[in-house]
Amino acid sequence: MKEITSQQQRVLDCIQIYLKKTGFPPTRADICKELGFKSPNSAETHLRALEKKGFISIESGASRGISVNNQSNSFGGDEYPVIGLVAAGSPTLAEENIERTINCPKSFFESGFDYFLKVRGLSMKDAGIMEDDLIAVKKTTDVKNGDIVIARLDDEVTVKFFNRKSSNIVELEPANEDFENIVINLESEQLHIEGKSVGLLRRN
Amino acid sequence: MKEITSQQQRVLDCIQIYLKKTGFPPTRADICKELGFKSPNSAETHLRALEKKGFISIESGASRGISVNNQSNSFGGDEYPVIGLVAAGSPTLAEENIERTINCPKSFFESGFDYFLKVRGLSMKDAGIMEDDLIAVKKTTDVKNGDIVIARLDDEVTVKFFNRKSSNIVELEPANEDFENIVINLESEQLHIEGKSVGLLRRN
DNA sequence: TATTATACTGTACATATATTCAGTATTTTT
DNA sequence: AAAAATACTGAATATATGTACAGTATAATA
Repeated sequence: MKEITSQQQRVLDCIQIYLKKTGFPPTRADICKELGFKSPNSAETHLRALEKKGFISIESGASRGISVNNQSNSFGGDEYPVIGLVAAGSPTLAEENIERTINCPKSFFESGFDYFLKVRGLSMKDAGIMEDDLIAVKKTTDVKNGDIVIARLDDEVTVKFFNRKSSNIVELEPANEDFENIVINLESEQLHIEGKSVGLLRRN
Repeated sequence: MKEITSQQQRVLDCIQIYLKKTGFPPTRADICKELGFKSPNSAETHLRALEKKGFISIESGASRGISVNNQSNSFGGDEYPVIGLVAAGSPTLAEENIERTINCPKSFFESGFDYFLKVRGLSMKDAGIMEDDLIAVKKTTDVKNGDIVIARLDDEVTVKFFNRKSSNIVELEPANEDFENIVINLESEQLHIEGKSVGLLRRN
């Protein structure tokens, strides 16, 4: 795989974005439109260069006959944001909180999920949740006792076991004896359930 | 999503197989060729029916402008086998050992991997590896001290920390105080390194 | 210094392709 | 029993699209 030039990279990116958006590859004209070229031959020559260097394959004669040769294909699934568990503030999907995105199928975790939350601290270590692990979070307020929930108290976000003791007493239980239960009286304190954990991803 | 007929299913399958094989959708003529129709209108009417029922979208006027509307898309990545960690026997990729497969991109774990290993027992619990977790295993014998390795002693397969003490002494260390280190003298015992852990997947 | 690769515009054209229209026949739904 | 959906063949056509040809210009390589 030879070196790619910056313009060729733009064309390659354009193809991949187009593919993700529409489900099929662009025509020469589409590429021109996206990148501002005025002649279809501009796209053509870039495509031939990309083919020569092994980045794509072109089926001769076929319209939209472009296929991207990336083994490490990041397409076919969806991009899910990775959100850092900051000490204060809700794990919103605002751009400034998104560390990066991970591509994986929507159905990767059985019940579906909305984002990854990067874990800080070891308060859930006995549940096998370690620092820097990525928890797959499904946004929901429908949680049962024993669920691992992402909860917000004031502006503090934590990951804990959920345990409703009575109609207005909820306990958030860590999985680490060095930490203590958080008891919340719903009458006097506000508890926001951001979602619950439906899975975990760790990359060594 | 209305009910699909068997012929429509054949057409839908044809589109997906074609997409996986070539990287772009088929034309009406391609579908006819694959399924033995003699008129492009046969494909056309099936496509319109599939569109009406919500299985696909068709970009009007665009050649090959078909996109498949499956959320739980199993295409675009690769199928990786999930192998049960049986007490005896090597975790081979023989069919009888494959519990199921998981679709995810090749590059999902940074250095690439070869299969998932389903964990039995809690010998690595302090490393955040719990029962039924799926370890992403990269087949390699190139392991360093501190790596989590999949090792085989006789016919016993275990997951442990790797620690080479000297040129012919290797220790396999659990991450659970209830378990003890396994010390292996390479001169008298055989140790097979099947691979190492490059990640972990847990589904609640 | 000559050559090749890169990076375009602009025109032209054969053909690949979507799509419509005209039929036929069977099955399902109303 | 009528209407609609399914499941095709076959022909025709407008247009979407790949691709070749003719230029221009700059940067990298031999």
